[in-house]
Amino acid sequence: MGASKSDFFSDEQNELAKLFKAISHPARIAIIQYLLTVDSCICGDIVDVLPLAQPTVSQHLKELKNVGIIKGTVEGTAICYCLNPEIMEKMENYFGGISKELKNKCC
Amino acid sequence: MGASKSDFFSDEQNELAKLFKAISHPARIAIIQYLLTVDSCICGDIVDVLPLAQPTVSQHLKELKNVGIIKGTVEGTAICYCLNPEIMEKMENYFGGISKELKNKCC
DNA sequence: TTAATATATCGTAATATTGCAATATAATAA
DNA sequence: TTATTATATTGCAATATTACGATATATTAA
Repeated sequence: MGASKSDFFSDEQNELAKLFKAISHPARIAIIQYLLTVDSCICGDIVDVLPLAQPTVSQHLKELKNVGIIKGTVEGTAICYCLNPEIMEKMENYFGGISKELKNKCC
Repeated sequence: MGASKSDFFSDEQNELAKLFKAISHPARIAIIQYLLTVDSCICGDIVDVLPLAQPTVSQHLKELKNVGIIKGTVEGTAICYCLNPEIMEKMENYFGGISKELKNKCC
């Protein structure tokens, strides 16, 4: 096999899993981090910041774009990428209060 | 290839990526969800709740255990699993404020 | 001890991911 | 037009993940 049996899980469970899968790679964490450090959308130079070849970075950006974590707009020859606050909030909300709730519970 | 070039990324980036990878599967989201709904640590029956065979569930539990998301203690013939609040908090903290910060920024 | 129960590990097949060289595309500049 | 620059896509090899049957281990019960 190798394919996860997503049919048997809820839409919510599959959606969350997809979002977390998108950020389950150090290069993609680094991309998000970089987009956070620069004050606005940034074009180009993401490739220069990462220790990966251009096609690989392009692929990682595509993965992030696919799940909506980043948005890209054409800006001349370059493409301007930035984070999508709504999706980041969705992941943030998943954790909202979980750890606090757990501390009053067990273990 | 297929192996991510983790040497070139920071410990923090690799650590976060590992944590998110651990929850990047619907079955593992479901396991966490189940551990949250029951009021205390629960032994056994996780297998009954999931649409997967016992060895597969055992493997998923192992992944979660490996990164510290769940802890398991032997309780007779069964093993009692529960969530680890500290690790959940670590992931929660990663998102802490990100979406809010982004809304005052761009896009 | 032996049987029953719960969980883990092994082995293996199917599929997915990662990475990059080569190449393609798209936009501007000359 | 042609050249340049920036990004995307293709094709492929290496590796990782997912899933499960078969089997092993470990604990309690009889």
